[in-house]
Amino acid sequence: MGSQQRKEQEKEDLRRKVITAATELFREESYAAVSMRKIAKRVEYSVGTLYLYYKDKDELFLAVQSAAFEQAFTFINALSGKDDPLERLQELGERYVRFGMKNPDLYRLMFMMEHPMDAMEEGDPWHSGIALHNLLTSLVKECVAAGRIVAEDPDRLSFALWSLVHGMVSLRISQRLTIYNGGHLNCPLCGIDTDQLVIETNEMMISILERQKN
Amino acid sequence: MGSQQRKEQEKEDLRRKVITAATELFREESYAAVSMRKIAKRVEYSVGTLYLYYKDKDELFLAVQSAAFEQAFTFINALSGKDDPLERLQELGERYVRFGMKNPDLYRLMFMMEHPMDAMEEGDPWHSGIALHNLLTSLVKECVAAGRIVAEDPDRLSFALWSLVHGMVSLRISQRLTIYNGGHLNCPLCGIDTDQLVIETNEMMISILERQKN
DNA sequence: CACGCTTTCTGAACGCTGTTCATTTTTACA
DNA sequence: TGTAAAAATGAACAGCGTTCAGAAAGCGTG
Repeated sequence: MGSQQRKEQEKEDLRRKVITAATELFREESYAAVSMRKIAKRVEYSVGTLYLYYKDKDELFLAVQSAAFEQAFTFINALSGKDDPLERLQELGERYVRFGMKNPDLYRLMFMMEHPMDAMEEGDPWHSGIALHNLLTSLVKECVAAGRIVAEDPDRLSFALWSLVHGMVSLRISQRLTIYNGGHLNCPLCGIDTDQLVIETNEMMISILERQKN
Repeated sequence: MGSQQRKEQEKEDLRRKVITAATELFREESYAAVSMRKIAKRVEYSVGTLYLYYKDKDELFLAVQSAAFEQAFTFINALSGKDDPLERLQELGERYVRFGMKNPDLYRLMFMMEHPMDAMEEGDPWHSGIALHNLLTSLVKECVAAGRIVAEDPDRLSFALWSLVHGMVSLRISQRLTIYNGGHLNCPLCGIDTDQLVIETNEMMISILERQKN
């Protein structure tokens, strides 16, 4: 019957509105500042209603995470059509770190907060995250196939590269790279713009892989 | 006068007791579960008293962070006296990731939470953290000097290695490596013990550096 | 010892959080 | 139009970080 259908549609609408509102709040304010009450106020429902659509905050945040992964995938996947797979690999890393540093609080939600993970039972929310991972591994394997790099274990190398870019982004986001700007340290990197450091270090690691011959 | 001295001593005692209690709580419960009230209860003072010794929670957590850095430095610095600096570099990475994975909530506090960083004005709390960083860079430079690796920019390489191990630990701690165990992915790494993956990937990266010739 | 002054400590109170649930409002169909 | 079902509400609860008026303790002096 039609009314049934319409109700389903309305339910889906609200779910989408909630995710959109939460995502906006993540961008406007910090992760810590996003509360159930603020989300409810923005979608103009009472806070109790949110609990009719999501079991708890973790489940809601997991849905936001899922949407964030889609955005990240769209942004990162927009690679130029360069012939050289190694150049595309470098580009992939660069787009990854750029996304993270432009959307620090979404990145926190995706990769750094522990709580939303408890709510995940089936891999669905990570669908686009998995797609990102596959993008990386297949690109690494393409580089190996093309003879641009050597890798005994391309899957482990992919994990290492993910860890590298994630490590740089998360240290940057968590303000830990301020040690390079506070006068505590005495090294050539001091005073450098940390965003630039992250991007350059990605390039450096690619060229290390390139120069590796067995 | 002596009483003045004794009072200073008592103040210092309480400060130490607070840090110890908070550190214990971090080990026993999760980061999120450590509250000012719980710390106060454990040191048998009222919650208001804590605010006579620390401006706010951030400042208290910064002191805990500082103590955690000392512990980390002591643990990680206990390297075997192997002759080969590259072996010691691999060992350094391994001890780093082991410390992080054994003390996940302290590690969160040290490297992943953003708030305590706001309270830091002078680099003092990061003293042992800086020492760790120096340990890494000097070891990398020793490897270069010994001809075990080549590195155009040892400081950037040090940053990359830090990012790599931090990236692996933080992904592990935040449960993001469960994608390798949930059947979402289809790759040779699936089903692997993630702690082992982290340690082996550290070894792999060292051997990549070793094999790199220009 | 007693007094007053200073330092230390307390815990109720405030506004926030996530979450629940009895109550009310809205919807849908006979 | 009436009524049963579905949806939405918001006060209430416990816990959070933080504050602050008042209680308690410490201490030098008369």
